[in-house]
This record gives sequence, structure tokens and C-alpha cells, in this order.
Amino acid sequence: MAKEKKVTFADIAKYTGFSKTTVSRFFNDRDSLTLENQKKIQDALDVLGYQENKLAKVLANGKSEFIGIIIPNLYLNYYAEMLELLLSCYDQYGYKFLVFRANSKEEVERAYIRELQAYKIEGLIVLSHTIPSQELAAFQIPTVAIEREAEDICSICVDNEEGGRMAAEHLIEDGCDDLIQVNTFFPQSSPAYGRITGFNQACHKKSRQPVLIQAEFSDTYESIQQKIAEIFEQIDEHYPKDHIKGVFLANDTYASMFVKQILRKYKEFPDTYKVIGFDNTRAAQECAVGLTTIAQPMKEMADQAMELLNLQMEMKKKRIPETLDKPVHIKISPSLVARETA
Amino acid sequence: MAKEKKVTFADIAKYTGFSKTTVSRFFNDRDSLTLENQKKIQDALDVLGYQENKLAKVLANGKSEFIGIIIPNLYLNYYAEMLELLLSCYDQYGYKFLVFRANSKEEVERAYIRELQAYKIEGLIVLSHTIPSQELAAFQIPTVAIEREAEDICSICVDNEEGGRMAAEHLIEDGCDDLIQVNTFFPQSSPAYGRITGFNQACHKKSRQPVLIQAEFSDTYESIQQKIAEIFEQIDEHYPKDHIKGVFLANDTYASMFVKQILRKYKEFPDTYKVIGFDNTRAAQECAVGLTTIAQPMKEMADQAMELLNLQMEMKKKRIPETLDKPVHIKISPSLVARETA
DNA sequence: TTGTACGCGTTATCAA
DNA sequence: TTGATAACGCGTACAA
Repeated sequence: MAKEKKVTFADIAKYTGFSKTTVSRFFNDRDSLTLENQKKIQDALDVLGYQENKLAKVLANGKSEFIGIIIPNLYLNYYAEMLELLLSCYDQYGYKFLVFRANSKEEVERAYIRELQAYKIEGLIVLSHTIPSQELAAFQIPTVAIEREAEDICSICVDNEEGGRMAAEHLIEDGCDDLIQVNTFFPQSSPAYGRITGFNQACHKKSRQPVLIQAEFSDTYESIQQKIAEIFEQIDEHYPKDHIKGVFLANDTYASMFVKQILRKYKEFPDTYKVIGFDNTRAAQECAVGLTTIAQPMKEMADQAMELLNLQMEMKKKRIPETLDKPVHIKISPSLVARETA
Repeated sequence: MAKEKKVTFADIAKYTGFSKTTVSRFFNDRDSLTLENQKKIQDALDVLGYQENKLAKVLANGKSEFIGIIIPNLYLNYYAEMLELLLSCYDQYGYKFLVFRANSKEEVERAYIRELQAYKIEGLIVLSHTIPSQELAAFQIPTVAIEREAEDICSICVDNEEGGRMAAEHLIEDGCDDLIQVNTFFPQSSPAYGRITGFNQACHKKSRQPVLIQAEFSDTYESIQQKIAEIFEQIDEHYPKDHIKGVFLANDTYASMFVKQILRKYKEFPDTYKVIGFDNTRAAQECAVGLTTIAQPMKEMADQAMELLNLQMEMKKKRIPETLDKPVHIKISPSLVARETA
């Protein structure tokens, strides 16, 4: 039956004989109190069992220290790892993260953002692709996009063109007869589109003709697996058995599935297939055969994202709030991690 | 230079000629206004561009709608999937999730919880193992533990004993000569300990002598992989080549790595190994060879966790707050998913 | 170095 | 059906 007695500044003010202001100062400007009085207040805090209320604090000073994150899903290793890296930034910055799982419906995600605004988030990290950056920009919240279309907002992306080039060059050097890309459909505004152009460019430079297979990949793991199986069959039937087929897939998960199909059919990984994934997530490490992949430096991307976001947040908190003149776009160079599949 | 003008109830009260109270009612008890006046206020809202401030609301009514989540990591598929399922509950319950990544240091995790308390979370979901349930209970926050020690708090766990039994029985039926468990060190209070006892019991029932290999698995993927490789070598050298070795591992990720080691050595998955994992996460699906595993019904666990948490939260919000007499522990039955490895 | 008085944006209580 | 007023817990000018 013990009642929940919330101890407030008023209580500890009464207890110590100071005013609420002094108590407040104890937390925000400790040095302005004498050591003796600091101790008095500290004692009162302990005795009365004070627990701070940051919501009240936020209401008073406007700094929520909240960052909203909208992330498509966590079954793709890439997003899970990125989220983990972002969350880990708490220790450095002290921001708290309100996380929403995007669900691809514009209206719903819009509602998520409204909710986040209602909680006075100071910043927003968007990994979901659903809402155009133009609309996001209009919210007037410091925002950073990671690996998505971001014309009107700040962004961190891997240099996808470079990645595409690296993959193509590696496959060509590896003696591939056929150069095949497997990817999803996405608009040219998507940063991932750069991979396609980069891949194609590198091929043309060597006077080679690349092939692009695009498919609709839905949300569930099973259906993706199914689709990959179909694509493998298609490739395996269409190209001559003795050709060396170089296949560059949209991410490690897809690539890993592709490798699995190859193994299912050929038992051992044959010389006639070269496979390259993208991201270098743990999916690449878990792959049955060491998966060659284009690595995104995830840690660096997460760090830079937080730095860029923090910059905007700090600017906005100044006495005369500032804004970036125009969105900053940071491109991070990928690197090729050569393993067994290419 | 457009100034950030925050529109408040006061503004729309002035605009419409009503009082703040009436405006508040518009949101919380719409029907108590005439339709006509509802429309007036709705118009004012649109015209002035009102955005709600839930922080102020929370300060006034005490309901933050926050749930804190403390999760060990997201590189293990199990946690990532569970987090995704939990986050998805927003649509059903409307709770917002403040997510912290645990880091195994008691002091640090304690600080996380203090921070969560400062934001007046209404509930807490703990997947991390660091802080004993007794201490967690003392925080007096509605709490649910998922798959961890939870003597003094509510919990959702898979029936680990049952899982261990199923694995043992399946391996025995499969004609295994040796019955080996690979697991981490954990205290008997850990729910996962039940797997060991369940496995052993089932073995003894059939007059078989199980073997337990325990090892310290650290945090990074590489080191885990290394450790699994060592264990595989150890097993492969120690047991006769022609014996059928049944190996039951702590989770799908470990099992998948183990399978990978087998393949590395034997190219094809041999008849002399039977492998069973645990969880049935995507790691099991991604495994090179279809991995037999003990499935945790994750969706059901997440749903029940939210339901149990919500129950406690609702009880606490009553006019005369109630509490569960004693912690509720829900055990969910696992199921064996037979694939190719056993 | 400390205190007074008011504001932050909403809800709750009581009255009309 | 509506309104006045006091909370909620803390920060911040401004004054002392």
C-alpha cells in the first residue's frame, strides 16, 4: 500500500531551507553553490529519495534529447546492425532513441512522424524509403537519411557507383563471361541506383555488355528466398554451362541465398559462378561459402550520421537558431572484401 | 527567418472564443461539445496549424505511453527479430518505445534504467541478462522479462526443458551414437539452463549418456566463429569417424557456424553428423544446409509479453493502483522444425 | 551566492 | 455544455 510519493524540488527545498531555484542550480550549475550547500542538498536528495523528472525539464527548457528513428525492418541484417550502431551512440551523446518500425504505408509513417513531433524530438534519422525527402524536409526537424533518397535533407550514403564499379571490375578480372546484376526496382533517385550505373560504366569501359535482372522482392523472408531461387534457375538455364557467370546482387542476404541455390544444385561451389554481395553484414560471414562483397563501413556511417545530426541539432539550439544553407550529403567509400565466391 | 510559433491551446482558445478547457475537451471528450463547436475548433486547429505537445500532456496527466526496452544486441538474429516484433506492437497499443542497447556492465545498465525512469516510462521490457530480477523488481515499474532469469518479475520464456527433451529424443531416434550439447556458461537460474536438464533427462530415460561442452562465447562474431571452429575440431577428433554424432547447440547462429565447419571439412553434409539448433530465427533459414532446430514461437512470445506488460500497466493506472500478487511466468511450448541436418 | 515570480502546454477540479 | 483556476515539476529572468 506504500503510496508513490514523488519527491520534487519543492520538497527538497523545504527540507533544506533553500529555494527551488537553488535546488535547480545544484543540477545545472553546481559550482554556483558553496561546497557546503552542495552537500546539504545532496544529502536531502539521498534522504528523500529524489528521482529526476526529465519530462518536466523538457517542458521548461525545450530540450527533449529525443531522436526519432524510422527503420524499415530488422530482419535484414543491414538495418539491425545499423540500428545497433546508432543506439550505441547514447553513451557518447546522451540522446534517447524513439524507434519506429516503418511499414511502407505513407499515411502510417506520416502518423509516426507526427507522433514523434508530439514528443518534441530534436532530431530524426530515417532509413525507411517511404516518404520523399521533400516532405521530410518540410517538417523542419534536423534530419539525416541513411542510404536512401535524400535530395532535400542531409544524408549519409555509401558511394554506390564506386561499389558498382568495384564489383564489375572484380568480376571481369576474375574472368567472367557473363556480367549479371540482380537488384530490386527502385527509382533513379535512390542512392542504390548508383550501383547499377557504376556497374554498367565499368563494364562498358572494358567493352563488355552487362545484364540487369530486376525483380520485385516482397517483405517476407520466404518469398524473397523463392524469388532468388527463380532467378537462379533462370540464369542457370539461360547461360551456357561452361561460361563463368559473374553475379552481383543487391545485398548479402540475397547473395547468400543465391549461393545457397548454387550449392543445392552443384554441391560444391563451382568455378563457373562468381558471386558478389553488398554491405558486408554478418549475412556475408554466415554464408556457407565465404561471400565476396562490397563492404559498407557501417560504423563510420553511423558515426558520421550522428555527427551530422548533432551538428544540425546544436545549430538549432543556439540563441539565434541556425540552419544549414543546403543539405549536406556525405558519401563514404566502400571497399571490396574478397572471399571465396569471387 | 520564419519564426517557430508554437500554437497552443491558449491560441486556439483565443481564436475561437472558447476556453482552454474546451479545447482540451475537444481532444479528450469530443462528444461533450456540440457538433457545431467541434467544427469551429477543428477549423481553428487547421488554420493555425496546431501541433500537439504530448510532453505537456504527460506532465499533466502522468501517462507517458513510454515503454523502455533493454536489449543485449542486434547482431544475434533472435534479438533483432524480437525487437522488430515488439516495435510493431505500436500499432496495436500506441506505446512508444525507448530502446537501449545493453552493454553487460551493471553500472551502465542501471544508469539506462534511471534515465528511463526520468522519462516516466510506464513499462519496461528486459531482454538483457545483466541486472538480477530482484533488483529490477525494486524499481516498481511494470516489467516483463523475455527469455532471461526472472524470479521476481513477470516473464515470457519458451519451455526450455521441453526444447532440450525434443532435441535429445530427435537425435536418439535419428540413430546418433553420441549425444553432445554445446552451450555457454550460465547460472542455473537462467531459463536456458532448462535445456541442459531437459536434454539430459531425455537421454537418461533412454539409458544414454549425454555430453555437455560449455564454453565462454564473447561478444564479437569473429571470436564466436573461432570458438565454434575449435569445438568442432575437438569433437571431430575425439569421436570415431563412423559414429553418428548428434550435436545440439545453443542457438541457430552457433549451429549454423558448426554446420559451416562440417561442410568446410567434408564438403557435403555427412551422415555421421546430426545438428540441431535453437530459436528458428532467420539464421536457421540462411544456413547452408537446412538446419533442424527447436523453434521459439517468437510472434506469440512478443504478443504475450506485450499483453502481460499492458495488463500490469493498466492495473497501475487505476484509481486505486493495483499490482500483481506475484510475478506471472508464461512458458511457451517450442516445436521441432525438422530440416536436413537431423 | 541565493531568492522571487513567472512561464512551459496540458489536464483536473470545481463551479456555473 | 462550458469556464476559471490550480496543478504537473522544472528552468530562467531579474532582483537582492
